[in-house]
Amino acid sequence: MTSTKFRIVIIEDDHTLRDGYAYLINNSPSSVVVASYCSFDHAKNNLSKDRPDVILLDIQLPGTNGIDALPALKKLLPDTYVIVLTVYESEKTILHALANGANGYFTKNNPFPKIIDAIQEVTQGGGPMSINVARTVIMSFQRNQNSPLTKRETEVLILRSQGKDRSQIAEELFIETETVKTHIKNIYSKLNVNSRADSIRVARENKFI
Amino acid sequence: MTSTKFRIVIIEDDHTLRDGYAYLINNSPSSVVVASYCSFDHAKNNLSKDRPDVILLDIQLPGTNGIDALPALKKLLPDTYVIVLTVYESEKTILHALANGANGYFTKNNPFPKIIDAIQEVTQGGGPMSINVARTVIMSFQRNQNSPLTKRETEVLILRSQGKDRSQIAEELFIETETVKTHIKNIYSKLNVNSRADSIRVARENKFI
DNA sequence: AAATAAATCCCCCTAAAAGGGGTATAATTT
DNA sequence: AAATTATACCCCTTTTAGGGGGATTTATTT
Repeated sequence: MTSTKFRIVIIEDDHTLRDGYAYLINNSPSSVVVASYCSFDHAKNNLSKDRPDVILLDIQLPGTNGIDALPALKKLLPDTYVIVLTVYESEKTILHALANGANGYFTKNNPFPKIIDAIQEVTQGGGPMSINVARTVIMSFQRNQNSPLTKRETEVLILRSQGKDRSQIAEELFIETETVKTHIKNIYSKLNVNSRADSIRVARENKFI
Repeated sequence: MTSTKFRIVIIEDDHTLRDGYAYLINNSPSSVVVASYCSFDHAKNNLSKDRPDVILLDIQLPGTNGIDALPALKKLLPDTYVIVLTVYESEKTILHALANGANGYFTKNNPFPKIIDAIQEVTQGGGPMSINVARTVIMSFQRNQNSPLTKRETEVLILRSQGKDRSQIAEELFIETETVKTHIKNIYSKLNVNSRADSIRVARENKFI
């Protein structure tokens, strides 16, 4: 009979980690490592014939890094799930990876055997994440409680960040365009900026909006 | 000696579920239910004396719903973790809850005993989520692959969504402002809109940006 | 009761931006 | 060969943005 094991490809430049994951996966009943590569550049020409169900991808790779490899992987193998395995846990890296198509994200300090569960989970359409990643992701949705902006100013700036102009904002908030203007002036003063783009940037960077 | 168990409050209008969770929690070694309420409106005046470490919150509640209760809860008890427990798994509801300060999010079809792990996890600063929620959250970061916009148009629209004007965009992309204008015209035409705000709205709704 | 903060509204001004209409060329990709 | 993409320019009018100024009302807090 044909094996129904999940086909796994590992792209990771650290030999020890690569062998560790491979050992674990090959000793699990549900998965088998069909190939390992030390960089995306080495992997890309073989992936089509490897036909992986799941790719374990490191971020810090020689040549093309994992973040940049993701869109290419997704284009090459649209139905393959990609789980990122990395030491990076900065919000920027995590969100970037997810935006680029990562289906799961684990930091390497995560208990090793969890990767087996993660493979199961991702093939069932889940989005496996380690605890600290989940925290980062959740925190990325949350606003800063110490915003200098008032409730109304925050509302105005959010509408502004949706590309709306003064009159559209005025209409939506049932106030005059002149009032909107005043709010904007106060926002600029509080954020120490003097343009729409800067106000949105500063507010986003600080999660005021 | 003083108990070090985590103090849990349940806000849930379904008696059966409430009792089920309470039973599980009270039989775990690490947590104890200090109070249960059938609505946020009933809960709010008692929460200060309940001093919960974790609140399990339903979304569909009589009176103030869970989404709206979240900011109020966070204001009242800034150091209390809130785990949302609900049948709602629409992207909108989930992201709304997270934006409003939820520290975890579980749908009720999740294995019941997982809530004990979730309480542990959230108190350790994690962001526990059920599989389908994690999937939704991860998907919320991902772009639609079927965008009608070209790469360049997408770039332009993203910069636009950052509040940048034509000249700022031109500078950033090393092209002329007139070229930016052409891209914008083509974007409008493809998205069938004729304003900045509408183009950003449509593109976001469809995850083109 | 007084002070502060927040939200509302109005005036002036100028430069820039937005949006709609065209057209055109070089490079890619199909 | 044909289509797509990215680039750039022209015309035009209306609107917006940002900087100045000042004022009123309503909450909230002290």
